[in-house]
Amino acid sequence: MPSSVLFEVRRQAEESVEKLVNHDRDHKVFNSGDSVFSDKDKMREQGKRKFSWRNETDESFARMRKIAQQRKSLPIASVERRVVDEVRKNDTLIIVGETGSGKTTQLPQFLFNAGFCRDGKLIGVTQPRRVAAVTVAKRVAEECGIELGQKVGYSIRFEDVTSSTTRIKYMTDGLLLREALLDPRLSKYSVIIVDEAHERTVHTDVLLGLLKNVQRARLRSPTNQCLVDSKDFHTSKVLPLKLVIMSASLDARGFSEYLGNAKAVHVQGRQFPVDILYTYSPESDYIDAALITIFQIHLEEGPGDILVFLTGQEEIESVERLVRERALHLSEDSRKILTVPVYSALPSEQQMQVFRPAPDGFRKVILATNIAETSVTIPGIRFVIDTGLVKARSFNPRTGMESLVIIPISKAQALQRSGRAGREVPGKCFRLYTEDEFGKLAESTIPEIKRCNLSNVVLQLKALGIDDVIGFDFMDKPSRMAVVKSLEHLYVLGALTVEGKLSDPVGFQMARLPLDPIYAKGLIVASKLNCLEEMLIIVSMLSVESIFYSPREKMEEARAARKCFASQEGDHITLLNVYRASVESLEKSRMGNQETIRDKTVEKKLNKWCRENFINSRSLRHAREIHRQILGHVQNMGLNVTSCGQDMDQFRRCLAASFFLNAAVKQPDGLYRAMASGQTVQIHPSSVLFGTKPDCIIFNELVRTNHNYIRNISRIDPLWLSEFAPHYYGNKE
DNA sequence: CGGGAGGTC
Repeated sequence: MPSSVLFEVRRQAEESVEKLVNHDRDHKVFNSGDSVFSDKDKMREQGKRKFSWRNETDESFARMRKIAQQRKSLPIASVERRVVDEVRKNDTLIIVGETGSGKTTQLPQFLFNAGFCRDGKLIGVTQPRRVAAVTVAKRVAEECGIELGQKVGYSIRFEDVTSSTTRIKYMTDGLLLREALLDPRLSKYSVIIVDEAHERTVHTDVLLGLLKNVQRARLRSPTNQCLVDSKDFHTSKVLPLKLVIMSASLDARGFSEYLGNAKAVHVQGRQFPVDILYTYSPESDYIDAALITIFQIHLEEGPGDILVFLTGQEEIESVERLVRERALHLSEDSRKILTVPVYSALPSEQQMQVFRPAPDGFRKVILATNIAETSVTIPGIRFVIDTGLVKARSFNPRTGMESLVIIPISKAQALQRSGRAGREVPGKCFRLYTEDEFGKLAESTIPEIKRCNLSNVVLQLKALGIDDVIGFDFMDKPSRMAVVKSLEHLYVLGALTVEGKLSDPVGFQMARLPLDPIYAKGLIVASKLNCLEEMLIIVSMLSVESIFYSPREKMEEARAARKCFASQEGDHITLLNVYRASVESLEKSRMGNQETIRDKTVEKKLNKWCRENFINSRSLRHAREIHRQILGHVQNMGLNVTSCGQDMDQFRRCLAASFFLNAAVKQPDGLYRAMASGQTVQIHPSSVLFGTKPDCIIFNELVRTNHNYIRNISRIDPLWLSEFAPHYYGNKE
């Protein structure tokens, strides 16, 4: 076994890309400071804050000046005029902006100041993640010296901080897609900026195709609306839609070709240099190589924290143990090493540990999944150890089977990972693979749309009036088989007619519900079988990450806690019990006073209840939010929210009627056969039915790990299948 | 006997 890993050094190559050179640097083009103060003036005119005004202004004046200075120093500030000109001249523009260029916060302000919000039109900026939409909006509102929700606001699921005065609106890309269902021409927007387009999330990809269509439609008929009132004419006329695609990747060609050879400009970033180190020879055991490298850095390099990219929770836990063990062999002085794990399933309090600086003299070693690649930015990182691997979801459209496999990352991902070392100071990235191996990596990650279940996407496109889904102009087309399978799936669920049109009312109702189509259908079925109240809870609980929290060191306690909720009938009723128990505990803690759900002390009590019962409080909170939102939807649709009371057989009949596509029957060998695909599957160990062998079950998840597992399972009577889905299972009796 | 990361009017 090697005692050290040898690395060769490469300076990160500077790619040759057309750059937006700054010719304006000597000119005073920067004028957004004016707008900052004019907002202040307005506030004064309106006579707001009469008494505290003076004091506050002194403070905020200094802060404003500091903000204005920071803004001026951003790389994009020096090219404001040129970027704005390019947006004026081109209906579609691609901006390749490196990390730290300031594109996300500045461009919308530039465009606002240049008059792109005339006639009350909005600039929409989409982000793949909620936190990004919120934090960027907050920052921009502060830069403008206004209250969030006024000129600058954000809108994400469950949270809309905008008003009629909002002109710059940050939002998640998924939310804009939902908006398009209500207003297919997105007529209130003059500009839409799609940020982080290089991440190529499903939502981004669908949105890009949609925006192309909207742009064309708006050009064809700028004012095709029938207007009675001439006053409305000016406020609702539809102008061409300006589209700005912002990407961090250096390869803008793909976007440009897709968007009709759109012009691409490059805006410099502000990152510290990162030395790239490759191993001299391939490492067969990346865990061991990572361990050795951690200690090599710890003993040989200067101060600075280490970020290690690993593939999953289990791996992180074992590396954590190994680092602690090996640290014991170090001299007392060099033992000062602190490991901190980060992965999404970790409770948020523990996730927060990564942001805490290490105690004096300690070096922090962060062991992270891909969460640290984009979602969580950790300060203080100077060294990155990149295993070159990632656990990725893959989906087999033929069988409907999802699986998680460890695969090599792409070059773009390797670049993104190494960049995590150069945010505050020059850094180093230790790649646990050779330069030759790096050369063989794919240029970029396969877009998610090519490796996921498309049922939802297809339903959304149909609802947007796009009938030819197979011919839809995706930047990267998913396989024909994947689309056809989704069309079939939606047809069997009753969302589509034989002609492939959205069915009325079922298809329309399903498309309106922000849920997996099979869950949306479940609600409609349940409303007819008098257990919509129960089904609402179940689809909310099934829509979130695992509700149960079972840390390795307290596995027995967690198991005991779960037993309190367990139903012999299966996981669905177990989830129902958990939800209802949580509501009961909430009501108890609220008893006697008029506190609202949002009250902090009630929230704390719920968290305490979660801790005691080994429930993931983040997941439960999420489920409660979904429940509230979907309840609103089904009420608006006029569905009856009735309960089956104690009649759990009725509820299981409803589960069978809803999820008949996911039925499985026991084989003589004790394994199960999934009836739709004929695959052999087994009950996942996390199911309450694990160890029992009911003859017939329905399930909600099909995942391949070491085995083909099914999860979230309930026992059903096989006769119910032919009763509720005769068209699928036939009348066997 | 086991869970990459996002996200939805």
